[in-house]
Amino acid sequence: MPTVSSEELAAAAGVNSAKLRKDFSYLGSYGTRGVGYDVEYLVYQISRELGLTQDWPVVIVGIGNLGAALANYGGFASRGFRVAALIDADPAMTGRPVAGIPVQHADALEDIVRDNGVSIGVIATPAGAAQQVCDRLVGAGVTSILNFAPTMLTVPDGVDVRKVDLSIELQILAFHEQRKAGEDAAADDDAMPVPTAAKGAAAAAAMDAADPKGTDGEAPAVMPA
Amino acid sequence: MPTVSSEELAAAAGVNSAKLRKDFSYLGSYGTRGVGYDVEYLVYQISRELGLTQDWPVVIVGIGNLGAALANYGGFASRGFRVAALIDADPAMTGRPVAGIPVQHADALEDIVRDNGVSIGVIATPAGAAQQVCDRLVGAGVTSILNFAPTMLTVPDGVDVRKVDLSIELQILAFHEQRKAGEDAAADDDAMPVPTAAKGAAAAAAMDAADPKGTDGEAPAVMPA
DNA sequence: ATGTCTTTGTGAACGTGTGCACAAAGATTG
DNA sequence: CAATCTTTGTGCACACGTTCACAAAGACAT
Ligand SMILES: NC(=O)c1ccc[n+]([C@@H]2O[C@H](COP(=O)([O-])OP(=O)(O)OC[C@H]3O[C@@H](n4cnc5c(N)ncnc54)[C@H](O)[C@@H]3O)[C@@H](O)[C@H]2O)c1
Ligand SMILES: NC(=O)c1ccc[n+]([C@@H]2O[C@H](COP(=O)([O-])OP(=O)(O)OC[C@H]3O[C@@H](n4cnc5c(N)ncnc54)[C@H](O)[C@@H]3O)[C@@H](O)[C@H]2O)c1
Repeated sequence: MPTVSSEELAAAAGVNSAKLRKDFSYLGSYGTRGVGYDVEYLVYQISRELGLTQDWPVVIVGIGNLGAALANYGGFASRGFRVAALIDADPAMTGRPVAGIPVQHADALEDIVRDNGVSIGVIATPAGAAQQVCDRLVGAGVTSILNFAPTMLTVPDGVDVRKVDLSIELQILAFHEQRKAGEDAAADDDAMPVPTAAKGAAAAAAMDAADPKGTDGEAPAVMPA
Repeated sequence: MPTVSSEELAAAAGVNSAKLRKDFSYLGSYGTRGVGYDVEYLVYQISRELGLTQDWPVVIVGIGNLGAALANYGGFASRGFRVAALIDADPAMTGRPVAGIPVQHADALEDIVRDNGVSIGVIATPAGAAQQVCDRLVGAGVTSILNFAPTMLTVPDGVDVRKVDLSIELQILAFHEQRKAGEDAAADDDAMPVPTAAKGAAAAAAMDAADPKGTDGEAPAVMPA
């Protein structure tokens, strides 16, 4: 029976072994003391807990550069996600196959979501259309949204939104890069602790909120008189 | 003079106002008591601290579906990132313009990095090529890497890596989705606290590490006898 | 069966990040 | 110029996540 110890897994994942064991303990006691974890059984238990044993139908809305790349991405299928439909507002796109799936028009969004029992939607439209698309998805029954558009989406309680902001990823790298570069000259200026990602994100969000000439027209109105 | 209060910014960003003020205080005392923060000055100070006032040349390696989408993405330029070059190993791609920039062959990687003073590299190649591309980037002087390939990259000290794993984003959504669905039947089973993203990530990473039939051939060898 | 050895599962200590609450600062008004 | 009002900047307490450390559990050898 192939097994792994928490120590081996922790080393491979780059985390503390005690943390890993404690995390696993929330799922139950699936390890054997003195031996480790049965790999196959562990994978199954984690998969089950994460919901990967289920088949999750997903719709992607906005089949432009990014949407098409996502549609072509094989990493989704291998984790239990099935692209149930591709949706775009551009009539020229309708019917055109992307990654073997014909693009459907945005008019049919509600029907598609309902007919396929879709609960997860991916938004890859321009920022200006994102909130509207989001509202329609939620109205049709979607309760989880992965948002690639650079906008804060407003959703009712019970709906989860995750935003993927690639610019922020680069900003975080640039921030550390700047740190490295200025390290020599900073012998007398170490008052500021290294900010966490959370701090950086808060600052970046604040900057976005305060910036009237934001990337798109969806900037929240926070400018006082 | 247009100003914002920490309260307004916190509401817009969805964070606590005290946290936001404390974060800002690390940058210095840029606010005026009784008034708030001068928007323009604040934006400049944050931009400077995050390194956005600098021009960061970036190379994208692997101009497939995702790489092309990234090259076309306007959000980078607006934050001070300039796509200095697109690099691909496919000879058929060489010279072909993507987003107005001609793709260059991977052979020239080192020269491109050095000539442009590139310190940030984006990897959008298949997982199997990622480590090799990473090594070459680092060897040429790159010290920050944004990795889209589903692989753990090994880098020397002093090099930062950020991994963007879109599957994990969907997994986190699916996890919460499952939670919502099972909420009714879980009246007697609330022993497990809601895991944080960190816990989920650790578990997912562990699963990947333990799974011999991983997405790509780059799975670390953690399988004991 | 008994002892030894390995590794889990977890209580407790620790550190870090978050939020409260308020004094100090400065603007504004009379 | 004093009184008042608003909002910052931050000390402090709390909560949360992480790590340490070890007893308990089980496998395996003798
Ligand atoms: N390309 C990237 O690498 C990248 C990276 C990060 C974020 N983004 C963001 O992702 C989004 C998409 O990027 P892109 O490069 O694919 O843009 P794109 O312009 O290539 O594609 C957008 C697509 O959305 C469609 N669309 C517009 N309105 C719609 C609506 N109401 N309903 C359905 N479809 C609609 C358009 O027809 C188009 O096909 C943008 O908001 C962009 O800022 C892109
Ligand atoms: N498409 C997505 O939405 C998506 C999402 C998440 C992650 N990813 C990951 O991003 C990577 C790229 O995805 P994709 O869909 O664009 O794949 P793709 O196959 O379309 O593109 C890969 C490109 O990399 C080039 N390449 C291969 N080896 C190279 C090397 N050694 N040096 C330089 N270039 C090389 C290929 O010629 C090709 O153009 C993959 O690892 C994928 O798993 C993709």
